[in-house]
Amino acid sequence: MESPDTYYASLFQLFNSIHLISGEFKEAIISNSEVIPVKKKTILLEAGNRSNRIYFVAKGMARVYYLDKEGKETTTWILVENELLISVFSFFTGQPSFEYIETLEDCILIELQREKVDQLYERFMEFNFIGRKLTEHYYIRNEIQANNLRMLSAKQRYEQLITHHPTLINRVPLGYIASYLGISQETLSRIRK
Amino acid sequence: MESPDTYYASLFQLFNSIHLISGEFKEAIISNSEVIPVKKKTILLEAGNRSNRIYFVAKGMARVYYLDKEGKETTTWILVENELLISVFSFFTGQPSFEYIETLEDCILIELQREKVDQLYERFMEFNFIGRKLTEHYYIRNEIQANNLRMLSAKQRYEQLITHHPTLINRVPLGYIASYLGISQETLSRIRK
DNA sequence: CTGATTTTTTGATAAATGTCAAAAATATAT
DNA sequence: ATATATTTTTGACATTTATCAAAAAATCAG
Repeated sequence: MESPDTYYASLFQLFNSIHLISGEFKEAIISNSEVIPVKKKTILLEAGNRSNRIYFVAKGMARVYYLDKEGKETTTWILVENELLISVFSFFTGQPSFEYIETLEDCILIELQREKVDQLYERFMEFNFIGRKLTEHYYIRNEIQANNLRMLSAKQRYEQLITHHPTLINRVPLGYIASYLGISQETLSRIRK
Repeated sequence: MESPDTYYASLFQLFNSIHLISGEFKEAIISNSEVIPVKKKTILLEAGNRSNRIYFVAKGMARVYYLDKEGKETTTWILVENELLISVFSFFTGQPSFEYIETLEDCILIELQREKVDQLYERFMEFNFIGRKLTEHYYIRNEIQANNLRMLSAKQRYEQLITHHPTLINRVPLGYIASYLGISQETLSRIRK
């Protein structure tokens, strides 16, 4: 494991690509967050609990999923390096989560508590801009996903995924990808030929 | 058509339910927006154009849709009274829209230009809070939609819709609802029995 | 390296949904 | 009110996708 600085550098690069950030802001981020290594298959959030943490994936990969009535898992997000990891519903509303968050690989995460995030929003105007843009970014991504589910066949959805996120296929168990695409694992397996 | 005050009252009520707003802010909204009556089936945004307007639906109903390669329409949003009408992708990114916005009934809309919205964000802190919350609200809604598309059968999705938006069914042509739910019109027609 | 576990593939079949074409019902404009 | 246009339903059939069970392949821990 490298120095925490390396991981913060990635986070700051993301922020910086949206809006120039000051040294003071960087300091504040560092002193209000934690770099945590997390083993593969760790559950970071259980359904039923309130999520008051947002994570930046500095290294590794994680997913968000939930269980339907029959107890079958549906994966709704798969996040890799330099992406934000969050249970959108619970973090935004403060209500108990219906989702789980689980690491898929050994990860290095930067963890921010909501309380601290809110303080940073108050102290640094530029952070509101960044926060808004990031929310919009993930919103758009989600909308594209919904549109694909509506409009594309299982095969086309898979093709979309391999063109836009080619690395995922070799890193993520097929069953997770299948449910993310809204298809059964068997069908996905057949599509791949 | 009633006095514009009536329509602004609805908008302010929405804002107020999120964060208390000042008289000064109300004045600023009024002087930076327009109340416009729009006839049914008016195209408010064409694919290819940049969208720099956001609408509040004070009366009536509208939809957002786009055309796939074969020219078939897919409706992605249906908005009614007291909801915001926007081409999320184009408005957020400033890029040309792939979507159309079209009224489904005679409407009264409150129109805000992006430029003015941004000015209001700068002048009124509380508006940032409201803007963020609204973005989060629609984000969550969109995520639920994506989850339903992944996890529920056509029939279940229809049932979800009638429990959560019972009024839509009698106001919207079935074909639009069908594509919103990601099913063919014929299948939806059969489900209804 | 090897046995145990997990993941992926395959086969057979059923169920869900789509497509095309046309008829029926409904809404709309004059 | 009537003709016209639009929307919804129906039928027959094709296609896609799900499901269940089991085999094959890959991965992991000791």
